[in-house]
Amino acid sequence: MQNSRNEKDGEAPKTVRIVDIALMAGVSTATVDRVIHNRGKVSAENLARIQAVLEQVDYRPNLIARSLASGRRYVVAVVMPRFSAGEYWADFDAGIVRAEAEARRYNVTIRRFFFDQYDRASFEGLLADLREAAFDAVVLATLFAERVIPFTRELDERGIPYVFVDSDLPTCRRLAYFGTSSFDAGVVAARLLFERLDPGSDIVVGNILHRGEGGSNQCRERERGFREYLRQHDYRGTMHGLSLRLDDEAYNARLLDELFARHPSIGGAVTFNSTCHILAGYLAARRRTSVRLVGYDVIDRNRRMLADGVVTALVAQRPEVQGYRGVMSLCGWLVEGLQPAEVNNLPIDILLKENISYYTNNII
Amino acid sequence: MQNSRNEKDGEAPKTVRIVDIALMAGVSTATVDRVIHNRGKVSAENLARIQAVLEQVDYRPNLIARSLASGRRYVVAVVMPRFSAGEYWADFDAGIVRAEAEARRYNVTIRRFFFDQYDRASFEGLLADLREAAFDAVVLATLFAERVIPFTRELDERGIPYVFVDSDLPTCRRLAYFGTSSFDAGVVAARLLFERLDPGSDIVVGNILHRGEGGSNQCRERERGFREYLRQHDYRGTMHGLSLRLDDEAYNARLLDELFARHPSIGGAVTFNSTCHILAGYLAARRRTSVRLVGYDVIDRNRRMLADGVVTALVAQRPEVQGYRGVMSLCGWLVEGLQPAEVNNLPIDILLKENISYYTNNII
DNA sequence: CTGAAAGCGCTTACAG
DNA sequence: CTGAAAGCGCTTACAG
Repeated sequence: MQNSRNEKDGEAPKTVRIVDIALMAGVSTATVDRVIHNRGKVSAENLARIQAVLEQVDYRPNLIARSLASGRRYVVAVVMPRFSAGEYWADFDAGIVRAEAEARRYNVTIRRFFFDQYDRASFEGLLADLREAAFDAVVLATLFAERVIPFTRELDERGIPYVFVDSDLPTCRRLAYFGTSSFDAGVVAARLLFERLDPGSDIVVGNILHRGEGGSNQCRERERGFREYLRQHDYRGTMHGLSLRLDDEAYNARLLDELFARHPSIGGAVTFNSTCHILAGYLAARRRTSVRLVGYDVIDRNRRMLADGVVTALVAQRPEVQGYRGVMSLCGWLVEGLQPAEVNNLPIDILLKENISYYTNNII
Repeated sequence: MQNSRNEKDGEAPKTVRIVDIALMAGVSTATVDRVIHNRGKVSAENLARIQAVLEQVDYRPNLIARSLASGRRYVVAVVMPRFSAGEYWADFDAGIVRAEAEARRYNVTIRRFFFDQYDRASFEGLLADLREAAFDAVVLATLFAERVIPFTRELDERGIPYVFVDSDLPTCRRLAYFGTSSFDAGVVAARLLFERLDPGSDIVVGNILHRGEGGSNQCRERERGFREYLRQHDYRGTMHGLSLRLDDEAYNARLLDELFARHPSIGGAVTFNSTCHILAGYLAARRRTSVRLVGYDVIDRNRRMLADGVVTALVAQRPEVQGYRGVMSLCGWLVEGLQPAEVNNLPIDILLKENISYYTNNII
C-alpha cells in the first residue's frame, strides 16, 4: 500500500530459477525439475551436470510458484472428541480452523472425525469409519490409547503418516507429537496446590464417569506426576477419588457433602481433566473458601472460577497450538517433505487470578 | 508424497477465479482486477455489474498467484537493542528471524537497526540514520519512550506505518502493539513474591544504571503495578532501590552486602528487567536461601537460576512472539491491506522450577 | 531419456 | 475507460 519500492537498480536481485539452472546445464527446465524431485528418467550425464550446477548455486525453489503450478490436493483427517462451545476441545478446534485457512493455500483440506470422549465404543465405531475414508494424513487425539495403538499399525501398513496430540504414545511410529508432558503437568499442579497447604491435609480428586473402562491416558499420567511430587514432599494426607457426573449438580453435591462430612481435614482439591469448574461450583455454593483447588485448562467456566478466586490455579496446555501445529506439520510433510521434530513438548502454562485475563490468542 | 488424491470427480472444486467473475460480468479480467483493488478508471456501469457479481460469489483471491504475479517488494525496518547471545533481545530476534523467512515468500525483506538499550544517545543517533533510510514500515521497540513519541510524528508525516513492541505508547498512531501489559506484569510479580512472604519484610529492587536519564518505560510501568499490588495487600515493609552494574560483580556484592547488613529484615528481591540473575548470583554466593527472588524473562542465566531454586519465579512476555507478530502484522498490512488488532496484549507467563524446562518454542 | 508448450490465478504495462 | 497479451516460477502431460 505505502511507498512501494522495487528493488533498486543497484545490485541485481539474483534469485536463481529453474530456467537459470537449465541454461547453465544446457538442458530444458523439465529435466532440471526431474532431478530436483528425483523423478528419475534422466541420463547419467545430464544428472551429473545438473547436480554440479545445483551445488554451486544454492537453489531455493519458489514455493509459491510450485504450489500454484502443481495444483496437487491433499486431505488431512483430524480425529478428535465432539465438543460444544466453551469446552476444552473447542479451543483445540480453534487451532484447526486457523490451520485450515492456511492449509488451503497449499491445496490441503481438513476433514474432521468426531467421537465421544466419555464413551469408548464411539471411538471404536469411528475407527471403522476411518478404515473406509480417503485421506492422506491424520491428526489423532490419543484419549483411548489402547485403541489408538493397534489402529496406528493399520496406518503404518497403508503408508499414511499420523501425528498425535493430547498425550504421547512413544511406542508408535508417529511422525510427531504435539502436547505437554502429562506427567510434569501433574507435578506442576501438585506444586501449585501445595504452595500454602499443610502436608497433612486430605485432598479430593474429581473424576468424570466413563463408559467403557479406562479413562484417558493423559489423566492417568498427570495423576502419576501429581503423586510423585507429593511423595517427594512428605505428603502425609489421604487422596479421596470421587466419580462425578458432568450434568448432575445435585448428585455431585450429595457425594461431596458426604465426603467433606467424613473428612473435615480436606484442604485441597484437584481434577486431572478440564472439569474443575464442577468442584469449584460446589465449593463456591458451600462457601468452603479455605479449600485450595487446582485444575486444568482455560475453558470459560474454569476461567471465571479462577477470576473469582474460587480456583487457586489452572494448568494449561495450549490446545490451539496443538491443533494448529498438528495440522501444519502434516501440511509441511505432504507438500514440501519437511520432517517435523518428533516430540514437541509444549509449555505447561500456569494461570493465576492475576494473569488469567491475558491468556488468549495462543496460536501465534 | 503419499496417496496424492485429486479432488474426486464428484462435487466440483468450485473455486471462483477472476476470469470467472469477468465472464459473469461480461468484462475482461483487467477490469475486474481494477475493481477488486479500487484502482478506479472503471465505468459506473461496469463497476456496478462487477460489484454485483462479487457480492454473490464470495470471491477469495488466490494469494499465491497474486504474490507470484505482482512481484512487488517491501522493506520492513526493525528498530531494536543490540544484543549478545543469551540476552533478552536475542529471543526477540529469534522471532524476527522466523518472520523473515516467512516474509520472503511475500517479497518482504527485513532490515534491522540497532541501538544500545542502556544509552539514550545511541538511540538518538539511530533516529538520525532512520531519517535517511528507505523502508516501507517499521517495528519499533519503545524503550526510550520520550524519543519514540516525537519520531512517530515524523513517520506519520511520511505516511509510514509502524507497530510497537516491548511496551505500548497509546498516544501514538501505531498500527498495532504487541507485548504484555507492563502494569499487570508488575502485579503478577508481586503476587508471586508474596505467596509466602511476610507483609512486613523489606524488599530489594535491583536496577541497571543507564546513560542519559530515564530508564525504560516498561520497567517503570511494571514497578507501578508491583507497588499497587503491595498497597492493596497491606504491605508494611520498605522497598530498597539499588543501582547495579551489568558486569561488575564485586561492585554489586559490596552494595548488596552493605544493604543486607543495614536491613536484616529483607525477605524478598525483585528486578523489573531481565537481569535478576545478578541478584540471584549474589544470593547463591552468600547462601541467602531464605530470600525470595522474582524477576523477568527466560534468558539462559535466569533459567538456570530458576532451575537451581535460587530464583523463585520468573515472569515472561514471549519476546519471540512479539518479534514475529510485529513483522508479520506489517507484512499483512503492506501486502494484503489487512488491518491488525490495535492492542495485542500477550499472555503474561509464569515460570517456576517445575515448568521451566518446557518453556521454549513459543512462536507457534 | 528429453524438451516444447500449456497452464496454475493473478497483475501489469501497453495500445487503443 | 477497456481488453488482449505477456509474464511471475514452477509442474505436467505429451510427443518424440
